[in-house]
Amino acid sequence: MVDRTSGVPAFRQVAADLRAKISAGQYAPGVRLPSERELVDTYGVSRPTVREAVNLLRLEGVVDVEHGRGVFVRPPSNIHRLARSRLSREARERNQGAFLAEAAAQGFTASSNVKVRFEQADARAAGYLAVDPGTEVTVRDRVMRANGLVAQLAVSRLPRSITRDTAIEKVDTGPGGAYARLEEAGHVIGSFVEHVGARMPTPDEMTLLQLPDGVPVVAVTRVAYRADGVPLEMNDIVLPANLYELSYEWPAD
Amino acid sequence: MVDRTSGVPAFRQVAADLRAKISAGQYAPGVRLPSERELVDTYGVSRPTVREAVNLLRLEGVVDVEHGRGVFVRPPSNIHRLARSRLSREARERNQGAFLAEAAAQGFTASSNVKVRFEQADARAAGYLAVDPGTEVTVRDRVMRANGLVAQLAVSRLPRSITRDTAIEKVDTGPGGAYARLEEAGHVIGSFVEHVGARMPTPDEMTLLQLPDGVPVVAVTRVAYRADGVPLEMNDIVLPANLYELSYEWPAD
DNA sequence: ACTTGCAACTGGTCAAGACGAGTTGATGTG
DNA sequence: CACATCAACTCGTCTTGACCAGTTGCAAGT
Repeated sequence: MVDRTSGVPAFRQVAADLRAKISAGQYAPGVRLPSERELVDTYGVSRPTVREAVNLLRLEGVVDVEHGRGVFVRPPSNIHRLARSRLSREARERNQGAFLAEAAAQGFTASSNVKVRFEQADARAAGYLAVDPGTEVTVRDRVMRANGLVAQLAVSRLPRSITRDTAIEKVDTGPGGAYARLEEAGHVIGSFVEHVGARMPTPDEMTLLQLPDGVPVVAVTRVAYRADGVPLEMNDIVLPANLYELSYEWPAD
Repeated sequence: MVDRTSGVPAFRQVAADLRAKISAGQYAPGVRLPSERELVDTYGVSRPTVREAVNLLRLEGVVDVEHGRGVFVRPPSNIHRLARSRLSREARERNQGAFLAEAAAQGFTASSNVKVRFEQADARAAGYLAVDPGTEVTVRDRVMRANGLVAQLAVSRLPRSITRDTAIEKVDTGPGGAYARLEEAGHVIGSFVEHVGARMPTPDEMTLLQLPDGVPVVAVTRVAYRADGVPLEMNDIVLPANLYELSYEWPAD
């Protein structure tokens, strides 16, 4: 039952009660909650109110709602760690690229769809690549799958002046991936910088990544620099936050 | 007007239309959208339907809803970059700690509230600190403010065996912060590891950090290791994702 | 000129009811 | 026994209607 005099909205009281029962283990992960109509009876509120409460929990990522089946406590998901070592030269030379390297290390099958196109750099890309806006850039748009499920999105941009006449402008960049082709062309990579943020997914990303409700994405912008400081590539990577965590290590100099 | 035959729910059509108009600049940042009751007329749907559409945009972080005033297009927020250099020895020796160092660099006034307590390590803490579960740990719970607003939460844990008889168990750790005290006690820091993820905030975090709707938090777990590999400290940091972005740089070895 | 207070706006909450659509299991039929 | 069907559940969507609670500006009073 809800307290009508407390000033706290009824749907929040219902949500708080359910949340408490879930975190107390009264509703275990995977278990079905009482149906909306049952909750209507137990709390003495209308169905829209119950639905609003359930919706809160859904957006918090606490429960999954399945049409025709019921509302289920979401089991905690396994988080994969992506380590910075995925970009060591050693790893780059061994195989086809960062994502496939990681996949092999974690023991799942990976595939990726690549589309290549050419664009004029917008302000943001121009800033990262240290070129004038409007400069032609090669864009590699990748959808990466692990065990068949879409796991990551990545959009990589390089000044076309660097990629011309290299396999980077092809869908298949060959052994070692794009970074290997860069180094063959005399652009030896000196350092990487990654900018890591998080945000809610766009509707497109939600469907592409098959994201459950209430799951943000980790947005990484990686920039590869030549030893002399010239930026070679920027890469916008989007990861589902419920599946991935990034790890960085550095000496305490 | 909405298309009743398309199969797409009315509230999604309304949301999509508003979203399109916002991103097209038809509704500029800071501008008030038509009121819910006006939208009812323009789209020919009921008010709950309009509200559900607006709610979608709110959760996507596209608009801010203010009771009694209206619905406003959320202006893009300035993102602060936190660079890994905030932990260089140089910076550590200059002042009172990582957060205050960053604040000074960016030119805003910072303050922080610290509470110190002692706990028994749970499984997670024990894992990171390489101690047995139940081992006594010193917990430093910090709320950090920038220009008066809560900007970060940080909970730091160290094995008590390391902090005993040091200022780390005091609220004020003195010049250079906790890391300086560690090094004075002979625990020279060898490396840092940061694990970066994202999730939706808990209700507590939402109020503490004054988070708008639809803004995730970046959750960082930083572990400081002694040169011989012994973990000295783990630090759980929570940042609002609409305000911060983390930057990491490393040589391409 | 200033203040008070009252509309008239804004969104916030809730009810009751209707119908659509997916899922499941029991039931009846071959 | 195997299978198709249907009924009874589940959540999804949407409407009409009501009242509460902040905010704001204007008008009446001081």
